[in-house]
Amino acid sequence: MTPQREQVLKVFIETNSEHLGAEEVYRYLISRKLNVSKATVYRTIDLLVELGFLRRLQFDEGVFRYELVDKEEKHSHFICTSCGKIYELKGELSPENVMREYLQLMSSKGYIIEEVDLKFRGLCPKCTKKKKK
Amino acid sequence: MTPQREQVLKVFIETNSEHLGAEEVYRYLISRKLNVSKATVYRTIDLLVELGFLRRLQFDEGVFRYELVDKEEKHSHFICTSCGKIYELKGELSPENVMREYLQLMSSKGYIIEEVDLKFRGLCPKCTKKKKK
DNA sequence: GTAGGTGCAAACCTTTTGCTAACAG
DNA sequence: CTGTTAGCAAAAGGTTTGCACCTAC
Repeated sequence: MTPQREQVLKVFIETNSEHLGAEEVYRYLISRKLNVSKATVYRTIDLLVELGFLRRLQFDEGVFRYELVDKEEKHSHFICTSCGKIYELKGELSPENVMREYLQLMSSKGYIIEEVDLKFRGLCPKCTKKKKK
Repeated sequence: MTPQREQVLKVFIETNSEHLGAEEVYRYLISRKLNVSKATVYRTIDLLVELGFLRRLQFDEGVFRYELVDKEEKHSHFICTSCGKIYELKGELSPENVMREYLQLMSSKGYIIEEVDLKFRGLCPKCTKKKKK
């Protein structure tokens, strides 16, 4: 662990793991007068993904985004098509329970599932209310 | 509809909609001595997406892939981490049934779901068998 | 002194854009 | 003649790489 690597990891903690892209992390650090090179940010993020601190995501843009790996809770994402906010669906809204029996069917067919990746797109509660008015 | 546009659409039909990227479509056409420019391929694909003939996908690479829109069946994808093949989960294996009650919960919370995007990653039946040996 | 990490710039790959020429109605 | 489309090459993003330099043990 070097100062630069700590800085990069810190960004995700400070921003509450807001699904930042590498470029955004870089700009965030520069704007705080923390000198890092872009290359280091990219290399560090790759490293953090390999070490299991970060998870790589994609939301149908041309960018890779990253979030802190939350050891306890797997979650799915909901992307609002109106405001663009990305919600994390955890707890009550977690689809994992519902999926359990489905995953059993899959494995009985010979699929071994290592990773489930679920995304919803649509209107979030806030934007739904706005639209109703 | 111009000759070039037909050609592009044909590629997806001929290849059984094998989740090609734009670059691959271009190379496919060139290799068959069908002269198109890259720009036209990209523009045509965008057009076909807008017109609802193609669906844009991403599988956590740096590329956009496309598949023919199958009007009857929505489906999810299974990506084998061993052989790389992308399976389409339809019919019995479709997770849509299982998800129905979940989607109701979501809408009772005020989310309006326009699009469900589900991907699994793991070992497909073939590779599972190989590994067992 | 050796291994690993950094910074810079250049390269890279996929995708988009500007512009001119060709074409169709 | 007018609007649309194609081709080319250049530009634009995001990401990766090569290499020299620096640092820490």
